[in-house]
Amino acid sequence: MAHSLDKIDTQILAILQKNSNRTTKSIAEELGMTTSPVFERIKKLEKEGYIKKYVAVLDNKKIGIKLTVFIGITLQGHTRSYLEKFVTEINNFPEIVECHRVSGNFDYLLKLIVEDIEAYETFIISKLTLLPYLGNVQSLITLSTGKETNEIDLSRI
Amino acid sequence: MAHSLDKIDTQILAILQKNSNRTTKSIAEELGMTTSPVFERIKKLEKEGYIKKYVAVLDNKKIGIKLTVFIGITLQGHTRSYLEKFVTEINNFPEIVECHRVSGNFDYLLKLIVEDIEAYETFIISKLTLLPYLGNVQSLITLSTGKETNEIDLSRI
DNA sequence: TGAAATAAAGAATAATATTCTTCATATATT
DNA sequence: AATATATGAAGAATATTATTCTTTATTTCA
Repeated sequence: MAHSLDKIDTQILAILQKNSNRTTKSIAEELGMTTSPVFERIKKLEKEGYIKKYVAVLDNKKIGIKLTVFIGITLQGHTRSYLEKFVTEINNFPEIVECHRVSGNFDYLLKLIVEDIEAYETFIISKLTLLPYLGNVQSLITLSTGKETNEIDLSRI
Repeated sequence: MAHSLDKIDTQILAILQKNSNRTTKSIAEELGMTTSPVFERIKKLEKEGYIKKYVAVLDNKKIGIKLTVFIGITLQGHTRSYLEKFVTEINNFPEIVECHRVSGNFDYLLKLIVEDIEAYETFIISKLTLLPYLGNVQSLITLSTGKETNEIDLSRI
């Protein structure tokens, strides 16, 4: 059967989701262990899929990608094939970084990141509105972002 | 003055935001260079803040954090101190992974990640609704997620 | 044209990851 | 209870990789 995570595992995950450049030695010291068991645990967490990947987090604004927009969308047709087609199309747009099917006032909530308002308008006109079965579309333009992280709270697992 | 990014820099960033565990050697080979200039460029990108950090991306569901909720919020008071206080409070909740001030039908859009619906209800009752000046609150419960990434499109920079 | 700065290469070194063997502890089985 | 089996950690040895340093070519600018 599958093993659940023990305290040490969640501590390692908590450390690595904050900073994956930590050496096994420094993690081991923090946990009062030697490097080999820490190393083996990390490899296990990777192999079993608890850790999906390691990535560099970029400063979007500094790079010139300054605008984040959330877009709530309803579709006119709700058959399975419509939904699948829509999701497939959406996932192919590099501007879209998130696509969630939701319950509530919309069918989908998208998160989009682009250079500026012009690029956003271009996306809407030349990509989004060309999708079939599109119903209501409501945009929330981000003015400022107070918090934006991937870190999940492992303290009570 | 500040340097802008050349083609090689953006290629390096594109590689590292996909997989930050790549060795400088493998990146250098892909770009047809040797390790030292690649290494120096990476250090420069880190030092100048284009790369903010390196993190492990975890599989939330596997760890037992299965529910993502987006919450649109309006506040009753719009003075500067209200907003700042609200943002500060929100940022201290570990369940909240994103907090954006937006224009449109809401003042703020929050992204929340918790174990399950019960944990969500607990959050609403014991944390969110205790905040002062809270106006309208609308939740979008995520049913499924088609795409969820941090990768920004560097192809046309 | 010449001097200074920039970027790359290649070699040398230091640090770290990774593997392997051994030991201790816990768990299960009879 | 006694023995076998599995699990996890330690420590040393090795392989890889990161990092530094020196040299050279190329570009930039006065």
